[in-house]
Amino acid sequence: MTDTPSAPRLLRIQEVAADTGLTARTIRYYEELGLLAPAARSEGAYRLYDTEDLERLRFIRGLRDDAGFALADIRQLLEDEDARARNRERFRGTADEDERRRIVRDAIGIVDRQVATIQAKINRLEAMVTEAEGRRDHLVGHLVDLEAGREPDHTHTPARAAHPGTPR
Amino acid sequence: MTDTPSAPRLLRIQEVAADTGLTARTIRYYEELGLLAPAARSEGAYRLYDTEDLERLRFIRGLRDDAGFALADIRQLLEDEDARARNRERFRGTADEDERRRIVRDAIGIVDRQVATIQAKINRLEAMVTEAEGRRDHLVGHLVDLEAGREPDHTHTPARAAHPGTPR
DNA sequence: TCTAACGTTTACGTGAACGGCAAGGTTTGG
DNA sequence: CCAAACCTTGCCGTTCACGTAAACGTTAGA
Repeated sequence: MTDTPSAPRLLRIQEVAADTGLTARTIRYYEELGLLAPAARSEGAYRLYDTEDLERLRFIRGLRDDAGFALADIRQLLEDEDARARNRERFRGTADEDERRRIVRDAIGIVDRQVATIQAKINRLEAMVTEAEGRRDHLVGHLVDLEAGREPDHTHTPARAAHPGTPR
Repeated sequence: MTDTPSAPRLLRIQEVAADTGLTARTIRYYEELGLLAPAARSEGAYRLYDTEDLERLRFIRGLRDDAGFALADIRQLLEDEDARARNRERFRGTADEDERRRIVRDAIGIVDRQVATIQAKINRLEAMVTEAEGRRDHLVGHLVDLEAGREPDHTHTPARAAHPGTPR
């Protein structure tokens, strides 16, 4: 029995880059901004990442690409990396049940705030869709006028036809 | 009755800026990128905007701020400004009913594609929410373990609670 | 042990999206 | 007709989010 309890297999920066679709430079840059720190460093100062880091990087990428958040916003969303590291260590470092519960509850709160932020963005986008559909209706109204052979009624079509309910 | 059929009241760039929440510099920059062109120019080359331009600028701002699209993407979304100008002129310039119908139909197609693009972004964001809720469930699972006084089952919680639908 | 492949820090370069200023022309009220 | 306020076209500066190259140390395998 010479093996450690579990060998989490730490990855070096290029492997992480390949796995996440980011570049090594980008990952280092994110560290510089305080978005994440590698789980460990090798003897010779190589950055070493665990699977939790991988998840985090993928999450960051989603926030950047899909949600279009600025890195500064993402930093806010992820809360301070120091706090995360502290929590990790606190969790590993205590056997106190109450303390552990508190830490996990905090983590849940953070996730909830993340969801709320993304949800807010979804709401704004849905408002845009609604608006665009309004412009669509406007155009459809014009088309109906043309089909009827009437004059386009240049003075603003005032909320024309019924709206078949929210499509999609 | 000395008034022209309708006096659309054209605005100069600063008024437009105030109305849209953009700066004059930004509006000129957008024109430089081909996102929009003023409806007209004054005798002395002042840019003059109509209400359609206002709507367009507000839409651009929404795409930029709310959706987080890059201006290059927005340009794609709005189709080429030249095409828009051509259509405008074609519409004003023809009395042919068929032609007008075709133009309006094209415009509707463009709006539909805009909606589809935004909807795609909404879908990606909802996937992120689903994912975040997964992480939440994971944490809640830990919490339940702690509440039960058991060991956290360090070897990866294997898909704990019910999971509605296919993520990803 | 040696070296090819990979990593480190440091630093300058780049494209996107504007900000800001200069030098001059335009509009409009008095 | 004249000045204040607004506009024009350059053009250089700045921030963000990295790219890229230099000079050097580390790791793993033959």
